[in-house]
Amino acid sequence: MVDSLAKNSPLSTSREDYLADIYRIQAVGQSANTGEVASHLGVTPASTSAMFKRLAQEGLVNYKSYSGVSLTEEGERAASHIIRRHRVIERFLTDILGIDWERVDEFANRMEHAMPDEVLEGIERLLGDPDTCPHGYPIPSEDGAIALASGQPVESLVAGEFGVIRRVDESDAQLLRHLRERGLVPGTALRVVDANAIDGTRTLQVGEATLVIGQRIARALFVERLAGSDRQGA
Amino acid sequence: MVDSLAKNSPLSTSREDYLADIYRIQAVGQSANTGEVASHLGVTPASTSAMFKRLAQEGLVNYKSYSGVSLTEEGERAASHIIRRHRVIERFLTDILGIDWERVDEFANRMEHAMPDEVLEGIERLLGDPDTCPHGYPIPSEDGAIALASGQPVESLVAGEFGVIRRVDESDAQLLRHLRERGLVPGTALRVVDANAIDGTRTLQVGEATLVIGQRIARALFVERLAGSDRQGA
DNA sequence: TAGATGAGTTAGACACAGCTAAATCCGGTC
DNA sequence: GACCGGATTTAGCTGTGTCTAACTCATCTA
Repeated sequence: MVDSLAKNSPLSTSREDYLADIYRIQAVGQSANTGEVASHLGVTPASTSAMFKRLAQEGLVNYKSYSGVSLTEEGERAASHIIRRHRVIERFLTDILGIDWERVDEFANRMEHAMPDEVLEGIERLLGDPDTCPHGYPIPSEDGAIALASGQPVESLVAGEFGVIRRVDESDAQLLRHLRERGLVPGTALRVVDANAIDGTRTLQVGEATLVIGQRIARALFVERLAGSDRQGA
Repeated sequence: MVDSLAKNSPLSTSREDYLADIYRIQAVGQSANTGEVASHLGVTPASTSAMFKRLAQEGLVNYKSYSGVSLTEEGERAASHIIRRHRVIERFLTDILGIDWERVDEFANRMEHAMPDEVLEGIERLLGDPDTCPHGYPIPSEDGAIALASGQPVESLVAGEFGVIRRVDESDAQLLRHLRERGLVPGTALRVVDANAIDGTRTLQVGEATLVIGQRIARALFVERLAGSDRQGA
């Protein structure tokens, strides 16, 4: 409220980082508390607490001591703008420059704060207004509207079911590399050949190949389930 | 010297701005003194003086009180890297995104600090390793080598001479816009039809069009003089 | 219900990079 | 050789965002 008059002044890089992280946490239904945000951003809880207070004072988050924060309408607008920049940049880096998808998050984190709107618009035009980032997460539109993150974890499929990968967990570069090397990327169709109830491994048919994945990956791959289930092998 | 061990840590945004400005000043043979740098960067002389001291302490410039600075070898390496980023980004913005050339300097100033090397390389590949920025200034190679800024001012041509624009002064967006709107961009051929000794105006033949320019523009357009002079009109 | 525990906050400090105001230096003039 | 004016430097301060260390709160357990 204090400087609602100075609303047009750009947010600091730090503020943008905090808001984007709070947005992402909220998007998966978690509570944006001090420790969570601090560990994502690689700062101490003390710093996070201080920033929460600043953001609250500026009307960007609702903050009650010891209870975490939630984005205000204004905060959400700002955050979705940053997420949008981030995801469009990721697309640009993979689709136009051919950079591996496990590296683009880091690069986008550096570039997203310095990208003028006009440049972002140019890049979007170049890309043909993409709907998602390379990992399958939806890109908010300019007015902040955003599609639901699509898909359900492969973990929830039973043997015989078909699915198409729509999204993968993007929080770990190692994991992303692993998935890419195995062709487990959005758009890929797969069939769950077998789900081992004992150790949680699953056997997938992906094109010609058969692969066995553990629980970690089964939770990181989000698929759209396809109608035709096929139980003849069970 | 102090932290020559920490050489790999990235330079701060501010340091990059100062180094790049010193580089540009040196490139035109001027002396990089406090006032000059301060006015280019929009900071006070006091701030500049403080930064000169820091840069000197880090071995990036030679600094003697009251005598301005010059880049050390290490400082020049860092500066040319930034200039390179700046000019490649400008090319990208004009050639790929179609942004007007009078706006790209400002955008590149914001983006140049946040551009990872891998991304820059990707962009260069996309552009086909351009030699110059959109305004005609040479892009340093990765090892810091840089071509001479080409061309001589139209002011130095006499009536009847032919030239091809190779470079234009890029320091003023208004001027750049003006030049663009008249087609006075690198690659354009022109002939000096007349040079008025009294008021310094010149009449140019550019394609089908004839235009009259004043001294300001005659000094901002750098051309490569072409052999065949044509005095039949004089 | 009273601790214990761990998460969250406050207090106090630091680095960075800017500012203003005051002092100082340098080069040119008389 | 003294002096003047403008450029430069110094001194001291501010705001941002971080840190560590110490304290406080909320909650879970006994």
